[in-house]
Amino acid sequence: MTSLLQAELKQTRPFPSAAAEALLSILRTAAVLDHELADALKPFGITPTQHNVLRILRGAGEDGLCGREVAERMVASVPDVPRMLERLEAMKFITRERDPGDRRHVTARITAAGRQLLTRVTPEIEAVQARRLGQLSKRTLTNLIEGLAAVREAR
Amino acid sequence: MTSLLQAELKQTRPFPSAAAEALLSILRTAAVLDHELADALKPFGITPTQHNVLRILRGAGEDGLCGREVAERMVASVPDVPRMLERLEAMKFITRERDPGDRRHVTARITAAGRQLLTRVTPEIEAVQARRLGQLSKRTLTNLIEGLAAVREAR
DNA sequence: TGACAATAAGTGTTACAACACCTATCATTC
DNA sequence: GAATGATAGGTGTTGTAACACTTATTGTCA
Repeated sequence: MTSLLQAELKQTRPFPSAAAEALLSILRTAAVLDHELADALKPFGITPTQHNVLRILRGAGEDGLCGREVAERMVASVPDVPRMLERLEAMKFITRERDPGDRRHVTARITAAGRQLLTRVTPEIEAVQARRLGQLSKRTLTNLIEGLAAVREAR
Repeated sequence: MTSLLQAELKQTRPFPSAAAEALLSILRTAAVLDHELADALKPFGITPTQHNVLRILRGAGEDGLCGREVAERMVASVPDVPRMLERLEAMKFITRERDPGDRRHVTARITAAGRQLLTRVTPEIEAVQARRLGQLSKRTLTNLIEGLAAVREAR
């Protein structure tokens, strides 16, 4: 039997193991999804990474978060938080303020414009989500979530 | 019940749907794996993308492949194949030759040095694979592979 | 309290990703 | 067989990722 992924990548040889196929499946699927999300966000002038930051800051509310806390909550690690926040500030989607209590910290907060952007963007993201994952059964989704969690936990 | 991913990303609110959680799970897991693979490859001076190209060209053998064919086989799409191949050629891991039959095509082939690099790199990649996926049951791996294939096929 | 470690942010630099546009070569058709 | 369109590469430019290094501020403890 020939796997779907094998045909997709036009591989001539079968995968040496299920683990190898699962590894590539995860990377390939994420690449497809990330690309679609980027396309959906492009009309709004932001990247998936920036969208992720805005959602994190919306979740934090009025208290905001410092750069390190934002980094901890990101889906994919960002090795240059200051400049990433700087760009979002330039776009007026967040504000940055030095924390008077601990002047090492810079607290970032989402602005009204940022919240508004998220409101407009959300349906587009949900459309991608519905198209790609909407037809999967509850059972399949649970299996995916648990399997992927096991991969992330493994050490 | 609080999901693992929710705790991982320090989210205060639960996911609105299983589909939303699965989507983020895929992206998050791929980011973790990609980061580990990049770390494993760093001592050898290549990126996961470059490693992917070398494996593709090794699979193609002496016939080699043209740029478009390489792009079709990549796990993640690369929007700048010429310069990517140019870099690998500069590192002496591949050769490029204009096809005499159709002078539009440039055939890329892996070199002995490229094959040698793959041989040295493979154990490191397999170590990541074994660590992250080695403990999963056959059943879990199959579920993952099938679930992810369903996501990629959905339209 | 004064030195030193730890933490958070910022900066400088390099390489790569992404996009749009341009060039060369070949197939097709009238 | 000249014009047209399609296909494969290449180039120019901009922005961002990645990494190492520096600065500023705070905590700790001899």
